[in-house]
Amino acid sequence: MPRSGSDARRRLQQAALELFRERGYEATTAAEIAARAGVTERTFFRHFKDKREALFHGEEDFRTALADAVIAAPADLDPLSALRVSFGATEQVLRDNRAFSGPRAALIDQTPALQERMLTKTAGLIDALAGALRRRGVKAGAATLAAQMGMAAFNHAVTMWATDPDSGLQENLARAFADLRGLAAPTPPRN
Amino acid sequence: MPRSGSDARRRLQQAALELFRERGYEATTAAEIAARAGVTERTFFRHFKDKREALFHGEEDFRTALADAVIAAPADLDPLSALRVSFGATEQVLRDNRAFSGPRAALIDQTPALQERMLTKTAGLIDALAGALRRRGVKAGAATLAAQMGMAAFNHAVTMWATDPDSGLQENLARAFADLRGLAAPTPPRN
DNA sequence: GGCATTTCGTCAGTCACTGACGTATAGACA
DNA sequence: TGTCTATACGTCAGTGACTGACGAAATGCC
Repeated sequence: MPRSGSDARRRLQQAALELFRERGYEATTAAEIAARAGVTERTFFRHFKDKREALFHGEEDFRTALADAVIAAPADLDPLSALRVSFGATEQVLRDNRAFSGPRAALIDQTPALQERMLTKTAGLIDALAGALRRRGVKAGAATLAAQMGMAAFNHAVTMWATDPDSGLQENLARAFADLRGLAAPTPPRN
Repeated sequence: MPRSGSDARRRLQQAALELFRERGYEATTAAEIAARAGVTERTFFRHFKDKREALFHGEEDFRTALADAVIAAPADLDPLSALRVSFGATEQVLRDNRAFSGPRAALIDQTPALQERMLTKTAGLIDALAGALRRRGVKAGAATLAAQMGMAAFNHAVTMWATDPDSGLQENLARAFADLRGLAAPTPPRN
């Protein structure tokens, strides 16, 4: 097979992150990103479906890896526990990407258009998790519900983790799922 | 105050929904919507921040109404129960809007760009619910977590409701929150 | 009947994104 | 080593979303 192509993509991603941070997302054009990466605007849109996607790439890998982990989790685990151990298995990946995902997260926080895209990526992840749970025999409705609950707990855990970077993901996941279970079984354990 | 203006907006919303259903979202231009509504493209963008917003308007009312209901809920209710009764109070509004929101939902289902916007609207709703819970004394982290859980249960309830339109929202909410509590307190009630 | 406020039309412009077509490069195969 | 082919890339032209500036028309108040 010819021409690598994938290193042009990497240059484009790098250039996009830099320019977005320097001038802001709205103020930088796709042509500028392409120029810094040494290619044409047309090439930019051949690699990324739209301007936002330059910052969201490789998330599919994370999604499928997570879904596979859920499918491979011990069969005797209840849905939320299966999700929890799968989230826990991603700690190393998350740690390795901190240098890239840190600045990226800060950028997304102050850019509505990027937040919107982030939400659809998260929704896709939830879908994949729900599908994986269904493969474990969980009924459709319960699978979607559990996937959403798990993602909420995961986000909660990552938020607490960011507050105290010296801690581990595992302990924050434990706390997050405990919080979730505490909320679900409050004043009267049974109605 | 001069010129009504708000009826032009209504005509634009109606025209947008019609054209999107006739030709699809991507295939209809903002100029076409404006033409059917008897105004100019420029006027369209004065009423709506972008093309998608023509279908998402009035959601802010729903959001503040829901947040107010959460704040006004009995003080002795735990967070999830407060959310549940607030959701239950919206049944009449949802029923009244069925004629409009039904076709709209079908349209959104087959239009990725509209799904994306829907997700940000839902995220805004979750934020508002979390804020309302904080006013009830719930700590920040638990409030966002509970709001996400509540929204997941609400979506679950509405899905079941759509499956069986003759049923009531209340019973589906009861079932949805029961499902949620069941998932959160599964095999071992305590870790 | 003036006057202020708000909506709307017109015009011109930027930028995200796409299709068509031609070119260059890297590997497969003779 | 010289074709052959698949793939990445450049160029060009075009559509459509969205915005700023300016002027005109409509509405309510005095």
